[in-house]
Amino acid sequence: MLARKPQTTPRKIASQARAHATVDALVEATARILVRDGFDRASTNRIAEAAGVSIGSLYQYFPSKESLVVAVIERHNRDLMTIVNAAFVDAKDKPLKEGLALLVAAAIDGHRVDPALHRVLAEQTPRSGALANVELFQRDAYGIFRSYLEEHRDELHIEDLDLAAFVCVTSIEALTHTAVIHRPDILAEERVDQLSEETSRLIFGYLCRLDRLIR
Amino acid sequence: MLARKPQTTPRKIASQARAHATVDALVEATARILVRDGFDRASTNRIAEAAGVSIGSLYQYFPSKESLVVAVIERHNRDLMTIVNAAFVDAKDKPLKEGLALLVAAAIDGHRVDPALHRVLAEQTPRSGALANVELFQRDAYGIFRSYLEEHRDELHIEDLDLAAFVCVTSIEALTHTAVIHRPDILAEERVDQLSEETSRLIFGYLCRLDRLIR
DNA sequence: CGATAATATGAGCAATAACTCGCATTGCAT
DNA sequence: ATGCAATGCGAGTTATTGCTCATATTATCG
Repeated sequence: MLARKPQTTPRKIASQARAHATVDALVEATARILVRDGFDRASTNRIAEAAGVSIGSLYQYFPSKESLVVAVIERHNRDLMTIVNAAFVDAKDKPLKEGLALLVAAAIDGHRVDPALHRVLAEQTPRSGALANVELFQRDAYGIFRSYLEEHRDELHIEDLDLAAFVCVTSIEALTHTAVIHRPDILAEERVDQLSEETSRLIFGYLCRLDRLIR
Repeated sequence: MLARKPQTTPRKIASQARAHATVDALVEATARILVRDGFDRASTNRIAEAAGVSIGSLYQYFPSKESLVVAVIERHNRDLMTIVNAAFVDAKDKPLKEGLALLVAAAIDGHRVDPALHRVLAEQTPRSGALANVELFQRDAYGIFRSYLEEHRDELHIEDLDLAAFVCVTSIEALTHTAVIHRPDILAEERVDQLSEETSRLIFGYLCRLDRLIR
């Protein structure tokens, strides 16, 4: 446990290539150990050992265990958002229905990049202290999706764009996230397309307000 | 930390009223301390103190800190499912659209019973060890919803009932959960109905396959 | 009342793990 | 080459905390 609150704020900025390699090795090792041993058993000593780095060096670049985990989450988030952002670019030209299918597919792909790590980060990493405001899904996904909706405004009949973005992004994320974490069967090769199809339909129907067509 | 793996399995069963009171006080205190101090700072000693019970008594009924938290989660789950189950009963007679609205409203109500506790359990309670398989939303919600869908089978055009239940329950839970945790603004008195309305529409459109009406 | 079982107590043990610090090594610039 | 800064090292410190156990109190029953 904590000896006392860390008084110094180490985290030197690496200026030499050697130091950069050390930092990378530490982040990489943290991810590996988190997956292998779980959050509780992932001690800083063990992480340092796995990185082939001394515990002293670890604390030169990372002021706390939390900060290491933050780095891992940020990297994981970056990977996910790279895929999602690319999908937004692809979706831009396409008609709504097709575009949505691309976005849903990207969400699924993104969550499948490193499911084991995703699970540990989601289930075992307590959001307290430095991690309190770190989310597994970037906040800006809502904003980006909102912009996407704005581009299709004429096709749609939406009053509250923010709320619509909230509903869509939250649903898509939850469906892919929950499938990855709790329902691997749904993600089996033969069935992924079904999930993808259903999710797209869910969102498409909602956005087009197809309920206008009936009374 | 663990001295060694708890070798005995305490958890005597309380036979006298006095002991029952002790057990209740401990569960209640655990919830209070979790909310007040967070999971990490919720030590067994502190919980015992808050319950007005000695640490020794605590370990007579709960073999570990984890088991205390499990008890809190189970109680929280029970409260939530009581509300949801009641809604299923109410929804039985009503037409689909109305029934869905009731279920969504119940999900929101359920998540608002003790939002602070819900947040701690969701964000800070690591799912490892005894907590590995404890979910915040009962697994059987999927089954119950599936039965509900079966009753409305003739109105609907669904091939895979299981998948449909997964999509609906996961979406409803995520929307209410995320709103409670991250978007208190959406749950403001004037706006809850809007969320409720949008969520119902999302699910209703999906279930009725309103996309059949267009090509 | 007296005996036995149930319940309650809390000081202290044991283990762990986050973090420090003095010193060694390596790289860079002049 | 030489000096200085950057980087690396790891044994040890220290606070925390989950948990035990010997003992004391209270309830139940014949």
